[in-house]
Amino acid sequence: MSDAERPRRRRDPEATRARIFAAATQEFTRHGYAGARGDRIAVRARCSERMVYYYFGSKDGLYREVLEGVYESLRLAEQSLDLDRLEPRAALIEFCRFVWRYYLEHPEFIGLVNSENLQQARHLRKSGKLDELVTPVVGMLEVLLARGRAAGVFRDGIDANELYIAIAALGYFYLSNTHTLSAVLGRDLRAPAQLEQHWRQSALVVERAVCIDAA
Amino acid sequence: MSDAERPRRRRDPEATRARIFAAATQEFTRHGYAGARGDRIAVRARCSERMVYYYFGSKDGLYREVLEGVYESLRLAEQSLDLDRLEPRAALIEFCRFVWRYYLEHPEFIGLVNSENLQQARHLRKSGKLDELVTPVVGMLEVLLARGRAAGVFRDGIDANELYIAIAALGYFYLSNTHTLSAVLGRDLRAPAQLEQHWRQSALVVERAVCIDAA
Amino acid sequence: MSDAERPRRRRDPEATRARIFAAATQEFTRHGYAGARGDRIAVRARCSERMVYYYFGSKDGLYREVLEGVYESLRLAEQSLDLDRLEPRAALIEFCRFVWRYYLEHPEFIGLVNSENLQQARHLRKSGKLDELVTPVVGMLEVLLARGRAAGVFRDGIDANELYIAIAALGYFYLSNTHTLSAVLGRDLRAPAQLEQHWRQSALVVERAVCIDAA
Amino acid sequence: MSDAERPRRRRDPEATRARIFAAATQEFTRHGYAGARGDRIAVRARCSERMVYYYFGSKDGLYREVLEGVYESLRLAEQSLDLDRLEPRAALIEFCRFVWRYYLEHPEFIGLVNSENLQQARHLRKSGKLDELVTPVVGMLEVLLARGRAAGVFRDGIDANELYIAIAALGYFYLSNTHTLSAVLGRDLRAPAQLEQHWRQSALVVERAVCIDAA
DNA sequence: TATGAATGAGAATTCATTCAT
DNA sequence: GATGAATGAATTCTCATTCAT
Repeated sequence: MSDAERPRRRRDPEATRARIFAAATQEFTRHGYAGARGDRIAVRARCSERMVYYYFGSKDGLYREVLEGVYESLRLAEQSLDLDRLEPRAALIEFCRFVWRYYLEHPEFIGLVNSENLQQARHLRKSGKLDELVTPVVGMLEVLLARGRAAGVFRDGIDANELYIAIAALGYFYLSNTHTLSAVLGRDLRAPAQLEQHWRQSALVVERAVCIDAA
Repeated sequence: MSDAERPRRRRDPEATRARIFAAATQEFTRHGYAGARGDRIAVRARCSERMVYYYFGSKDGLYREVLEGVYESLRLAEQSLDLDRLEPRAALIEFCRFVWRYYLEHPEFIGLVNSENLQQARHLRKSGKLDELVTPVVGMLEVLLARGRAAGVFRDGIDANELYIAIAALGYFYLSNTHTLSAVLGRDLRAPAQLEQHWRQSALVVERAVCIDAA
Repeated sequence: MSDAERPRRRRDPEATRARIFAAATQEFTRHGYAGARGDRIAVRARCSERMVYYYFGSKDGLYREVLEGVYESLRLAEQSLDLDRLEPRAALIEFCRFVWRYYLEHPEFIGLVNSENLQQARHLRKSGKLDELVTPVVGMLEVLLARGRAAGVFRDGIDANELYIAIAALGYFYLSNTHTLSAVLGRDLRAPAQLEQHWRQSALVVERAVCIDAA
Repeated sequence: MSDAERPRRRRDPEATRARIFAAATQEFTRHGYAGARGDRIAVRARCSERMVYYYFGSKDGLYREVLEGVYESLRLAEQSLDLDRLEPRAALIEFCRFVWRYYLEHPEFIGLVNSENLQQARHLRKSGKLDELVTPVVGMLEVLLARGRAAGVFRDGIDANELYIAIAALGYFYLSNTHTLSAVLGRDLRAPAQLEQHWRQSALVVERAVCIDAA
């Protein structure tokens, strides 16, 4: 039964908690840690500000849970990736598409990671779940690179970490900096045509970086 | 005589203003707009908090000036770029190096642009100087791309905007997200060797994307 | 049980709000809008300054409520006036007495209206309750004037608005300007004998203005 | 030579002082003592805020001078009144007209007196010039009343102080409370027709109060 | 489970005023 | 005579959080 279908019970702690969590995610995404306001979260969660503290203890605690949440979601999504069923080049493109799509569809990830970096990853480092958050994709990429190399399609000497960073960078930077870039470049980077173009170009850049004979 | 050496006069408005400006740049870089504190700025500028308002009117006004400042500095640096004296491939690499170095040496640029994007470029859009900030480098890249194409070194169909975004992305993302990436990847991305490696890899990615026969 | 006798409960929001309201009324009466101080209000209301904002949002909001309050109180008092049961001349005098007494016993009305006029009725005009505040007494006076005319006691051609203004003026001016008048005239206008004399003279002035054969 | 004709000298202390004085008068009129702002005075006087202190020492000092100024001006105007040349009834009307006109043409008097009463005449009482400010008009009215009584035109038992207060009240209240009255009565009391009507009615009220056979 | 009341510490900003030239 | 620089003490208002029920 989806959230929408479930009859709204008068007292439904789980639902309240979830609403607060969702509201907080939005709030932290849009305003960062310091700019986030408890009252706005409460309003959006249709509850009293008091409840926020009841369920999450403190702004810090709430932020940490939200932050861990977005990383967990990413990891979950990453785990569902199955690159092995595709031949190397296709798998590489598939991976790029996955990253791009994920960022595009999860502005809360971008917002929170931005906020976190503004604070030198203060909260992330304090998180007890740090080790659970270490991304599995680098491992996947290593396997993929080996496969591609063996098949004679991928170049030698490509570092999985670096490749991951490059792929992430091309998508993340574009989406995270849309606002300033749009202002500075004088065009609307969120226009569908622009998004499409960027995705294509990025994929091409990665392909050329990795594959021996790319278009 | 440098700022530090100059005997501190009691009344030196320019110096006071400059100290406040510098302190504010640091503060906004580290904490973003919402997280920045007026008293910290005053302490670092060795003046009373009151002076901040005397010279800049408001937190908003100060932030805007600082923001405009970092864009102006970037533009100034960009204008000193002279790609025409180099042959295309070298010029391309030179451009990459410039971007990378600039970001590396100007954490305040990264911090402020991050902060600004967290707020949907709220302040940037309000800035009267927006048009002065439009970057000249896309134009430079266009010229360079034409040159390279004519010389048979660069591929066809490379968009200058996209190329600029790609180059910026590879540097900016790495540096802006060092903190979270270090945590998630489990290595210290600020280590000199890592920085060096990333710079090399990025340059290679760009070269392969642009040049017909890249290593 | 009166307010003073009631055991002071720790949590009694209505009482807290009422104390703040009363304290604010006093403060605005004595110092006007600009001169009023939040901390003094808090002290007098025996609560923290914070509570003022908790209940009224802002100095402006508090002032507006207080202002609306004094007009509401006046209107309430006015509505309890029953001039119809008296013959015209007596009713006229009764009305004069009512106005005089009201002003005399409600320095907060005088103070706030003064403050408001100093600010060109800035707040009053912004009040959403403006139409509720339109005074009913002009209507009462119209009825009374018609009755008196019909009875052959009152003169023709007396405008109810003007009559109201005259009656109000004679009382308001005296009380609102006691301080400067006392200084300028060199006598204490608040002395009971002076108050009594003024009331008598004012009533006489009004009677002579309205009645065909006045003493 | 008028202010406008006089060539604006670079250094003209008298002129500067006068500009500040005029600006302050306006500022205190519109905002009262507490609401007045030094910077606004400086802007209007086309000088630096510093000059205000140079010439007048403090906000208090400036206010006191301005306050004394408006009383002095009134006294000066009052002294130019010559009621003796007119027959009693005409002189009475002339006096009423004078008061009404003065208030109408000198909003700064009304504003400052209002402000002063809001503060319980704090500054007026401190003024060393208080005795110089005692109004001469009560004396004039006494003479006039005697004349009128002797001529059989005026009633017996009219107190000069009370008469003065009544005349002042009818004009002052109307003008000082225009803003709130306009709001509460739902008409624009500053409209020329309204002003004219009020002046006529007021004069009539006074005439009826004083003269044995009034219209 | 839920909530309204209450709060202290601190944030931004303002204001009258003085310092140094 | 004139001025820009500087300031301390308020003043309004906000924020995260706890109390009492």
